Amino acid sequence: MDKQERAARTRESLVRAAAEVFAEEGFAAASVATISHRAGVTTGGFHFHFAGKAALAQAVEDRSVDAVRRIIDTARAGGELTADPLRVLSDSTSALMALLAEDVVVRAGFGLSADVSHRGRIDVWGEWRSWVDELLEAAERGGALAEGVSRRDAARAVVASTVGLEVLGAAEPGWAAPEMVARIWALMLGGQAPG
Amino acid sequence: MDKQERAARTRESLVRAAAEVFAEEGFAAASVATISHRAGVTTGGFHFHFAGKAALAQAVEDRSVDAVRRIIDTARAGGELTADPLRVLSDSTSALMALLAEDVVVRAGFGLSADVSHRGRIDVWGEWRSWVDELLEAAERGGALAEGVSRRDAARAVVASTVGLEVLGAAEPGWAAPEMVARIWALMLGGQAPG
Amino acid sequence: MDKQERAARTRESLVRAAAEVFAEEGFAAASVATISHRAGVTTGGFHFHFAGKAALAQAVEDRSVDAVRRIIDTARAGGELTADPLRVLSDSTSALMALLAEDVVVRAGFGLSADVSHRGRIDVWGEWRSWVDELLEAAERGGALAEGVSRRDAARAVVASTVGLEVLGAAEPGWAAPEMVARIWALMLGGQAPG
Amino acid sequence: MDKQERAARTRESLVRAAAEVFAEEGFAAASVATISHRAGVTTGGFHFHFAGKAALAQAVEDRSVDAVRRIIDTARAGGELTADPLRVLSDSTSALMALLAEDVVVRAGFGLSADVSHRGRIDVWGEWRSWVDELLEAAERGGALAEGVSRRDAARAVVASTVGLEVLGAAEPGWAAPEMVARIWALMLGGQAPG
DNA sequence: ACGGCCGGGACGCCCCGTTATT
DNA sequence: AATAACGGGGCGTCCCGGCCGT
Repeated sequence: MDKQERAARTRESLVRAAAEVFAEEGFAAASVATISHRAGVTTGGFHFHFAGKAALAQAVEDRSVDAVRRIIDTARAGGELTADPLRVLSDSTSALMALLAEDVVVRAGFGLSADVSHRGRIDVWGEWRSWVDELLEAAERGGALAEGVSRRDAARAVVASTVGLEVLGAAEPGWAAPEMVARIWALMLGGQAPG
Repeated sequence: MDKQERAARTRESLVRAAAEVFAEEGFAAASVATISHRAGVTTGGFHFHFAGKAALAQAVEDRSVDAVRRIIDTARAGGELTADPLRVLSDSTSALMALLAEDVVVRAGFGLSADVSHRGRIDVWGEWRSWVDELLEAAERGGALAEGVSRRDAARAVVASTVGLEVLGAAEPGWAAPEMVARIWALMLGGQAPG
Repeated sequence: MDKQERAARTRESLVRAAAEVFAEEGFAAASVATISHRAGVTTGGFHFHFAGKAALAQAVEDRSVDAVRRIIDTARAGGELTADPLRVLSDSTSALMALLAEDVVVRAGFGLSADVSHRGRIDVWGEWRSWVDELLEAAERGGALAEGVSRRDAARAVVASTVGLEVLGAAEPGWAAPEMVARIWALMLGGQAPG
Repeated sequence: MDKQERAARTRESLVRAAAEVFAEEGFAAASVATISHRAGVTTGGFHFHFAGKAALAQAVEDRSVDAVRRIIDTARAGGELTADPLRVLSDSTSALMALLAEDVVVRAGFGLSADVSHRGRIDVWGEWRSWVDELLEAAERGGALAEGVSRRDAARAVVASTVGLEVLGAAEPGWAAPEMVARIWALMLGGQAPG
């Protein structure tokens, strides 16, 4: 029991350290030595837990999709999905942005997903995109979309903006501030987005 | 004289090859061996023309800002800047997207500008952002912005979307298709964007 | 008691697995991870039984010399040693070859003994060589050697051939087939070697 | 011109150093660092000349087959091939043994060819074996073989002995001494082998 | 006693970006 | 501007020791 707990803690610090370094330098430039050192483990110890750098990145991405799914599930449980899909969109986007702001691991996962030097098994942004698609389809069905606004275009606009904010926020925090996102959404979806 | 012409051509193929590899793999993962080989030059030859990998990236970025400035200058020369700033914004965005689609060097320059594994002397996206700011300020002054729309928010939205489209387009071409961009702009700026 | 039996079995599978891997890849290239895995034990478990890789190799070699000594003892017990030493030589060589063909551990032991990447405490081939020397000395005393054949030369020829067959047989089984060996012996010892 | 000469010398010392280390420790245990150091080159320099450790081993083996072919060609040029094949066999074996004794590279090449931790593109021993086969076929046709001696058996005996001597000679020089080989051959081929 | 889990260092190989030399 | 070589890491992985469960 003790053993397992210690191992879990080691894994945890490894993932955390990896997220930090990936977020700061990108996948290719991040070195296993740097990550291991920051986690307080030798590279030998690192390799006991992960098969390699790619596996570590995978773990980071897995955490991110879990977080995204948790946001989605919470939103779905709220029950407003059919009643007011645009509000749900706005809320879950805010939740995502808040998560990106506070959790390095999630931030790194999304960064990895857009990093050309690394192709993961899982598409973190894809997960988010499906959710946005689903919400906007609901909005269209419910007549919540403005005149002449195609749901596909809206979905692309929302996703592209999110991606852009994440990328810009990586270099210059402040881009990804939640209230900024709210105002942008208001702009894009016709002003009915709440604070 | 001959010599100079040949040297210029070598530099040119080096920049082009570098742009391709940077676009495909990112700055850190791109190797000067790969780039040199693709340019038909040895790494020794490469170092005759550029001080190092960073200098090569710099050259790529320089080309990109030149391209952006050319777009801006053309737009300015059109004279519509005060009359219809939003139309100018839409037009120059389209021009940028078209350039991104057809010119690897420009695409790589923007990619580099958002690559955490490389900090350049020049901020390509920053150039673009200033231009958008300027246009939206003009629009605000001319009353072209919808009620309650802050020019800062609009600028951020526009820039973030552009960045997002570029990033997404790197992995999956189609995101950056011109007509798609046009429709997104229409959405964001209140429908008054022309085709 | 139970414990001890289990431990003996573990040791046994470790030695067997080691022999297989040593025979396939040689001492240096064989990894204790591979060996342990093949034996169904973790490397931690391995280290409980053996001090290190060298000790494991030693165990394999020890088994081999035991086998050789068993062959020698059997031959000695036959009583023909003085009567017909060349027949004894032929018989024990056949026995050795048969053992090499059927027992991985013995094969690995001899392989280890000729492996430059490993210097053991025991010289398996040396054991064999002494026996051959002894037999040929007896043959010389008994006048069984052909005219002008020095017993030393004959001994060297026999040992060298045996080594060669073992080495060649490692890559291409068939070299070490018993009947082939018999014919070679017939050639070398003047035709008086029996089938 | 100078450049190429220097490079050739570097390659040469690399091959020589590699041969020494391979002969002493075997392929798997030999480290590129050790080899490079002994050659007075950094590992970076090493990689300029060879793609990797395997390529280096290949170069060593290539030299060895060249040497073997040179021996064969010389023997063929002698013209005694049909007149007295067994004498040719004896002579070329002596030549091979002498070469093994004096040239580390050749010795290493043959060692590599029998090293289970390395599978080369070229079979050095195979080359030798073909030549022995050819000679003994000629001997059989010419009636030079003793009664009841199959050429195949004789060929195997010769090759196996050669291999054995080489292996034994690696650990304990003296096994491969030319005059010893001559006497062994005399034994095996019916006494007609000359000094 | 027996052995699994976790981790520590030390290299090994490869190769990368760069510098002299010609 | 090509050829030749240098150092410095990067990743993987290897061999091994402590500690904890059974």
